[in-house]
Amino acid sequence: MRVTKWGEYGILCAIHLGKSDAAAPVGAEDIAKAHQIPLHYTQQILQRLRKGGVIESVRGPGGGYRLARDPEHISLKQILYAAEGDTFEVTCEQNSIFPDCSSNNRHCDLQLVWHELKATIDQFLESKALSDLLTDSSEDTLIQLRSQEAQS
Amino acid sequence: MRVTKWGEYGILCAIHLGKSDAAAPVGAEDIAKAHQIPLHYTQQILQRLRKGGVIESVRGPGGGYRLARDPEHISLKQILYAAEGDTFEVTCEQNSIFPDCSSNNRHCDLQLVWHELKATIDQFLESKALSDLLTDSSEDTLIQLRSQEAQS
DNA sequence: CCTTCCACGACTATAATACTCCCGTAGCAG
DNA sequence: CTGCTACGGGAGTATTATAGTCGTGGAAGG
Repeated sequence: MRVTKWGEYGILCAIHLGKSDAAAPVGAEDIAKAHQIPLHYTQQILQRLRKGGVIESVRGPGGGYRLARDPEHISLKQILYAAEGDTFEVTCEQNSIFPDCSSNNRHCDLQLVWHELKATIDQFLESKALSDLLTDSSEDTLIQLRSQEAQS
Repeated sequence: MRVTKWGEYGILCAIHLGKSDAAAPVGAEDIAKAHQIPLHYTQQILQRLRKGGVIESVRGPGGGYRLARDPEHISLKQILYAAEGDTFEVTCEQNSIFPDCSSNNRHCDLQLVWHELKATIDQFLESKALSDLLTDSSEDTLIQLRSQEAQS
């Protein structure tokens, strides 16, 4: 279980735009160079974000991309949906111990858990706004989380 | 972002063992047939679960697998760790907007978010015991979750 | 000693991800 | 109206992880 580059790059691009002057659009090349992402790949990611309504584009000389709205009103979930297509995919639709799960419309135990997990993930991603990522992160929080992981 | 077959099959196998008589070991073939999983593949999954300490094996005729302990004391997290190797992998270790993130030991903003997400996921998976999956699931809960997803 | 069934590793196929290349088109400047 | 800049978008390739296969060996019981 992991986030793909699409999602990761998508958030990086959004952060970059969030840190830039909102008035002046930023070119794809600038973003690509700053984050070491291949230019053409960056453009594809930016397209996805644009189609997802997270950012908007300005064509012609001096053009580029800017955020569609304030960073406070852009959640990580929206970015990941735009970049990856979804946040968490439930794959259990046809594989189940219970034969009746796939054949007719009843649901199996696994589906319930996966949907609960998806809801948990979505809730977290929705609670995080892009603006939360624009300030420098707290070292302490990270160290604390790391030690929790080490224990388990 | 999704759970792989390793994890899914792993949980299915664990559920199967949990529903069986704890005294008599269950053969790999029985589990494979019941869940429509290829036999050899099932054996691999069961190996992982055994090495992860979730189940134990009995060799020879009449042998098979059984849970290593009560279903109440086996969390989904333990099963997924055994079957998949991890629950959520943070991929951001070397990709960051901040050049100093990878070169020296400072952390970038994305790492913090991913670790928070991982902590959220792990917390959920830890709170779910195998025994929770042995009873028939509540339809209402699932339908409720579904409608939440549809809205967002 | 022979059958059963787990142990283990090497191997192949498929699909998703990650990345590249190329051509088109909107907009601005001279 | 011509030419440059920078987005728009699709086709194609490479790499990797997942998913599934095959074959041999070894422990335990009858």
